[in-house]
Amino acid sequence: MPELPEVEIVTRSLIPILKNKILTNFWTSDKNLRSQLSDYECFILTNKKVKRIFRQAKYLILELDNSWILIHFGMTGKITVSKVEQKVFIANNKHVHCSFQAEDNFLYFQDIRRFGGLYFVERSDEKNLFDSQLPFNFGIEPLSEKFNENYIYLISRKVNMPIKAWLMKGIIAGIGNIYASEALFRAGINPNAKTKSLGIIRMSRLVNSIKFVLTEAIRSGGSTINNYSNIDGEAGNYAKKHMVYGRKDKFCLICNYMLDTKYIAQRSSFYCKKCQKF
DNA sequence: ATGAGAACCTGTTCGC
DNA sequence: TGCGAACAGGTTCTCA
Ligand SMILES: [Zn+2]
Repeated sequence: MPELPEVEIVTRSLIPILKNKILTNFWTSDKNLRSQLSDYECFILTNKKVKRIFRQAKYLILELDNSWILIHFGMTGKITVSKVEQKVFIANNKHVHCSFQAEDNFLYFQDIRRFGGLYFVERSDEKNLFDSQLPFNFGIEPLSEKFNENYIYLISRKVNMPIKAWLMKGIIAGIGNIYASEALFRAGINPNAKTKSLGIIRMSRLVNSIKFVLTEAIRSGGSTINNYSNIDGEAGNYAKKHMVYGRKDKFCLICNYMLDTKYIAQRSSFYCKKCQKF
């Protein structure tokens, strides 16, 4: 399930493939995604040049002339770069929902569970993508300098939710269940702890832990749980380094105490009662 | 304003 | 061996 590190890896590897390329031959499936490009949008997009490729939150964003394509991977979204013609690829591969040509390559977006989506955004007047009234809650980038203990402390003073539920609300971009769990373990904070009960010292530890696990995950090629792979089809190695996520009925790698498993905000949570304090 | 819960989706795993 | 239930979770939506 792609979170920030996995989307970042895919984005970086797509830069040399897409930069300054003209897009043509848009194709979309008729299955419902969270969002899909309309025929009109495909028409508008045709023959536009890709000027910039970047990631914001969990979105891969292609910047074109006066417009953007945003791609969200949901849980099982995947991009394949291929020389195989569209008719052949689509006939031979399941769950293909969008494709286009970028000069010497074809791109294919596949998504088994269809939690992903494709969005087309046009520039309106002088507004850019990030100050307009778009239906995207991007949240603060956790690897930016603005994301620090003062910021997160200030905005969380009235939050009664468990800290893990709050981390996954999208206020902090790109954090999902895996990295919320891992960062809380590393920070020594119990995921059930009331958010506003955390003081500036512990918030500081949390901020550093979030930055650490995300950076490490990017360096390790991301986390492959079921089917994440980079655009070359290779699995990530970070799942081997998980301290708590997915380790049901296993023992804490630090203190050897049995890990706890519990649903918090509708999501499975793994943590060590001894190492992670309220 | 805050937060709790449902809904979307399908491949895999588990229990009987 | 087979069948159905449970499970996985990012995001948006509804409702208290
Ligand atoms: Zn422990």
